[in-house]
Amino acid sequence: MARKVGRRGGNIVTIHDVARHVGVSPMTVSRVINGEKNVREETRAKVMASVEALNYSPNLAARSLATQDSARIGLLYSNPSVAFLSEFLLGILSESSQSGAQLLIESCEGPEGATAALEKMKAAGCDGVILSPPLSDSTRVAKILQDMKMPFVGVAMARPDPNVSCVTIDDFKAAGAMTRRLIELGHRDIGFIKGHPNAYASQIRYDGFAAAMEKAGLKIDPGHVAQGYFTYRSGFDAAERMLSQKVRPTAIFASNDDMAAGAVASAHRLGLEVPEKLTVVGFDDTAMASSVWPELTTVRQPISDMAGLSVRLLLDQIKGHRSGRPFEAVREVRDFSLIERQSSADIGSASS
Amino acid sequence: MARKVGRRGGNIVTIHDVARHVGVSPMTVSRVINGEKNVREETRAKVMASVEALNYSPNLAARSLATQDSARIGLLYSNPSVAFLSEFLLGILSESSQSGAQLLIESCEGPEGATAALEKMKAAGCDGVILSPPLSDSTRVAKILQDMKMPFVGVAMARPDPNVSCVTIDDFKAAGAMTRRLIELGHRDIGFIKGHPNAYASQIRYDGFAAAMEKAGLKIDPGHVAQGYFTYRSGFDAAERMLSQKVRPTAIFASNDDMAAGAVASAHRLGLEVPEKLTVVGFDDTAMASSVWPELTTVRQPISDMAGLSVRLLLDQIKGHRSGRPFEAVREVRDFSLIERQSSADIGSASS
DNA sequence: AGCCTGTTTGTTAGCGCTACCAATCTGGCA
DNA sequence: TGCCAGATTGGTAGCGCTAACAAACAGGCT
Repeated sequence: MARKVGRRGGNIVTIHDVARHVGVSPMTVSRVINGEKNVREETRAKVMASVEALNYSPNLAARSLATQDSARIGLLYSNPSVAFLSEFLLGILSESSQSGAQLLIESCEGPEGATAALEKMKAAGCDGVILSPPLSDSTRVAKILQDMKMPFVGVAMARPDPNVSCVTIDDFKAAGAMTRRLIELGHRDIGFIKGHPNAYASQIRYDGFAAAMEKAGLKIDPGHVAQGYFTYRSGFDAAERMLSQKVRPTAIFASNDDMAAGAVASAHRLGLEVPEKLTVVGFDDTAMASSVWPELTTVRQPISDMAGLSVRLLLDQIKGHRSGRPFEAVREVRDFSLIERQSSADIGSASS
Repeated sequence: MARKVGRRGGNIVTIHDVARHVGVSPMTVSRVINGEKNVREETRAKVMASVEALNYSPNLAARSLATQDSARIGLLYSNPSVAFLSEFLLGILSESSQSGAQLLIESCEGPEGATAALEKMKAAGCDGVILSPPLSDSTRVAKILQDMKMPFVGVAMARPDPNVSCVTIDDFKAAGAMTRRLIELGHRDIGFIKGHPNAYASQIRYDGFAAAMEKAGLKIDPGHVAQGYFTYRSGFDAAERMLSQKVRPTAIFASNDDMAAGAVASAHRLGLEVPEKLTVVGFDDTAMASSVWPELTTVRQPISDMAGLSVRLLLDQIKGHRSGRPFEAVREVRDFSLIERQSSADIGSASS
């Protein structure tokens, strides 16, 4: 029977076309594109050349069908800063579409609402779950997932848990580095706006700040430390209080960009120019940081990369889970970096 | 030969399991889950029941392999407001993962950078492209795609083009509705911050505003119309100028939320309480609108829905393209809505 | 009843890829 | 030279699903 000319109108290049073009079997081509060893270097090169020439790219549907490792992964998030979510999604998305994983997205209200969302994911046949902060730090959520025997990976986890795989930066070091930078700029009285109390990262970032201050022999004015909730409004309010006191800090370090933006707004309202009269710095380097004015000096967390990596870790873990390989938690620590923009300045130009 | 117990450890429910459970052929089950007609109601019900009972959910990889309509679609965006992008992505993502489409994301700097990005997509084997604003309005980008014979769909297109499929809201009506609402609140002198000149939507929104003003018999003070660029900073600057004049508007209508947020910041800096002394409203209802304080009154565009719909339209178009069906542009217009939050108030409480 | 049309169901084959095993080829060593 | 371990390649089957066709069944007509 004459082979159907493909039910699609097009002329899609398959692995067979490449094989024929090179003069080897499809299997060999498969090995090459999957980077397996035991292929002669010469053959590999020829195949590669043909892949290039024919502009072949593997059909992911067919691959995941064949390998049976197509996975459905769930992404659970709860009211993170939207800018954070956006970056996060980009990373998750691009990685999961590359690896042919199906994605299921659910949001919930804090750790309490997680149970229902996770049940739903389980029912939908999810093979694993990715947790965005602050869920990733919730022992409660972790417990639920462990009871379900559902593989999961936490992103931006601050609470080190030897039984949980995660991708993070070193929040302690990062906060310390930013603090040292502020000190270097001449600031002595530095205010701090803490993050949401249910996020462990909040605590760690404060600790990093406090440690750096102490090491520099500087005292932290208790009136210059405020509780925030990672929201713009909470940063605004915290700064409002802090800046209405008799003695004002010359710099404010907010635990995320949204709060820093709120603090800038508050400073403007009180007639304090940023950075001339007040330095304000944030954390995360989300889009918020570069969309307000002045643009924020902040700690960059490679959120998108971290999210992508978390997908890979999760898929790996799911594979292991299926094959019965004993679970082994992985902790990947990414590098942070300091991004200096216009919201910070040398104390020289400020007056307390 | 004993059938392998599935190469995966698990016990995944397949269409065969359902078929066996009901006592029909897999094909019938397939028909039911795809909502085809010509299945007896009774049979359909039984199948549905089993699908529920076994918690079956189809393997998308297998489906797209079989139907051959697995498509690779590209998403091209260029510096939109990040909040917009985030919502946009959510819609695209959830729809494309549901329909098993592969996604390729590229960004570019304005319409000029689009050529390279599109070439790259073409090389990567994309079957179609989704354009986010303001690219969707670029005749230049449209031309390139048409020359490539690449199907594409524009989202939030303001320029009506009978040859291009798109999903939009009626920007003219939306801007008019918000304007009327402001007038209803007693505002007579309303300032307007225009969007980026390269986005056609900017023009349309202004036209809608102007038309509503004229219809109400109100004059637009030319000094109260400013050019913006959809960025926070541009909104801030525009408001700064507008509010430093002798006669100030009692309300400012910004063409997007980022600029509205900038305007609020500027008002605060000048000591004008929002909304007591000045009403500020935005457009889009992105996350920015509810993350600043006071939260913004704005025009809601169902971005996520629109994005999802655009994926469906594109897949449809790709299918048609493959089967040689002549191209027919589709224009889907979604409903907008007015969201009243804390940044707008009755003129009663304001004084000009 | 016998024929025909339209509806409902089943059968077969194959989408593009890779796991698994069999076949072939290399080179080293006795 | 002959034999064997290891490296390299190929063949076969099947992942879960659905297009296309074939078969079985209903009901309306002469």
